[in-house]
Amino acid sequence: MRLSKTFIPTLKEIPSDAVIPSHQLMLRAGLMRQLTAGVYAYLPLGYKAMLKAIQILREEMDAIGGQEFHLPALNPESLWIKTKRRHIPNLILSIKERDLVLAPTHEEVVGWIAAMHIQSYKDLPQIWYQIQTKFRNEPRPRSGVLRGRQFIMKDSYSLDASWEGLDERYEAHAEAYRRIFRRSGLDFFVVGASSGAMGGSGSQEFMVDSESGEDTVARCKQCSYAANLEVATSGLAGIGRVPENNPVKEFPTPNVRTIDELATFLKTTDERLAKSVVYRHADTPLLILLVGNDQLNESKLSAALGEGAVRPIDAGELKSLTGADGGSIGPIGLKGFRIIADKRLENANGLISGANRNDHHVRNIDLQRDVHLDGYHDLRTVLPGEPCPTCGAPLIVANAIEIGHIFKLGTKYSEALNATFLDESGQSQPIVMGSYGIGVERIIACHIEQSHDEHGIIWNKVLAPFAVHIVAASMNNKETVLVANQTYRALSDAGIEVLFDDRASVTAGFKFKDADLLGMPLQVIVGERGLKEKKIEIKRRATGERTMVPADGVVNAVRSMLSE
RNA sequence: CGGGGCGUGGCGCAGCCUGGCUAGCGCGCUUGGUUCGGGACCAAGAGGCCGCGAGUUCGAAUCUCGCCGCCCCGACCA
Repeated sequence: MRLSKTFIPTLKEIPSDAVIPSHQLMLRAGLMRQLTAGVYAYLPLGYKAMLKAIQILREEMDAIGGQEFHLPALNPESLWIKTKRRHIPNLILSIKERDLVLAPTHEEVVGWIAAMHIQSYKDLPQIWYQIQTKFRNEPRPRSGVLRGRQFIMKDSYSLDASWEGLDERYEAHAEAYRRIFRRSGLDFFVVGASSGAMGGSGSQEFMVDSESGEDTVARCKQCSYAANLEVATSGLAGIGRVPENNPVKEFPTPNVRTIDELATFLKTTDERLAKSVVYRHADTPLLILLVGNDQLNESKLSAALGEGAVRPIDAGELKSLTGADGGSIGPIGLKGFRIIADKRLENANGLISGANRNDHHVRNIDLQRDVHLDGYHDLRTVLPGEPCPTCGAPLIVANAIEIGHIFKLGTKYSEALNATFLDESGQSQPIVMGSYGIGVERIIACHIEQSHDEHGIIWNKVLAPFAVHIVAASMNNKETVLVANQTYRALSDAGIEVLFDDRASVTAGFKFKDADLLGMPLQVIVGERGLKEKKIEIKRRATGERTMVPADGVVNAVRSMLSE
């Protein structure tokens, strides 16, 4: 492409709305423009990069037997009512004129097609995928393209006759995803994840380490343990039992509200202080006991409780149910509450907790003896430095960007949509489904986050919109123009994608700055300086290293540099 | 949804507190000329319902109220 005829609006200054590097550079390099919050227009250069990523996705999905679909973005609302997903908060955008919604994902449509046409176990397995625009009612779009209301997803769906089959498809996807991200040149890692409200039995996320990430993950420095903080566990031991076991006893604790205040008041560590957190689950009041200042992890809580909305109880409700305010609540003498406890409290005794009477606590609580517990669950949030559950080394906790997520969905959607097949014994069975997503824009943005400098983007050769950026230093010098044109033709004829800065209106310095900003892997610089010796300069964007090559040897030189 | 910030030619900003004459600067854009290897120079130009609406006032970019939009932090995140 000749830059003089190409629409690549570069920006010298940083747009004030952009905060993170990928967002700034995607705007400055003319890859995209924002239309409204969370919605971006991709300009030719940005779209070209996305097509590169999409090509990799296609190849790797096809390689595991995936078949590409093009599915409707407009869905009847009724389809989503069937799967009970119509009214999930912040999920679906709808249109005003019809009972249609904009699809945020496509389990429903896939299930609908499967219900219609998958009849026998002989029709299974299937892997169906699509690379399309999806919509989400995102409450707060942010970080450029990393979190939008409209985005392009590669989503695939596996259909199987058995859970074993699902495991196979799931593994095939996990492997394909590793290849995809490796080929894209991303430095990524895989974490165990929450399947959240998607339902299902297993889930992993593909993550890129980044301060700008919106997910938080715990990782072990020593071994391969890594998990989203929503599900991460640590090897922290339970607090166990103490020898003396006296009867429970209430005692006054004036003006003590928090665990820290209680610890100070009693001049003790917080180990044997049991914190009470009060929630409602499907309208049942729920008391959750945690060790000391351990932080309740709501994702774990939801997962432990299963179906039904979970929310913190409000102060008024609490007072009327218990007669006390938050900070004075405990398991002893509490009526009408379901009580669960964190695993670290398993069978513990000698505990101190609220007395359900303001300014009073109870000591010597023995969970075995004194409390009717509805079970122990892992409910606490892991903190940095805690021992890895696998090897014991300290865990680190850091932000990350989710670039892919794979789910074992099971039969939740097939049952809701009546997508069944007849098994070998003629029994009707729900199809066992999996779902696997990759954010296309995030591949691009993450690559830029990981590969840029103060001058601009540094594309790798896989995602780069063009492999080579020719700079004709001056368009007023006849020989420069001649050789630059010859070089452009020769590289193009060799099948190399070339962007040729043939603009006569800007100076050489301007072109160099633009070339660094756009960041193609190789810059081929044609100018009088080199041509005096019949030579052309090749600059590697990544290292800045410059090589002089004979004018007629450029194609070979470029080829060999690109094949490194 | 809570908290904070911002909205002024295409982009980045000043002016607003303390109301006043023709709304200013840098970049970009147009025309002409000179330049031509790290975002050139000179000259002449074009381009603004100062986010929208109401109000206060002789007079509003500036003060008041309402609304809209965008960004950041939080909540949320299938």
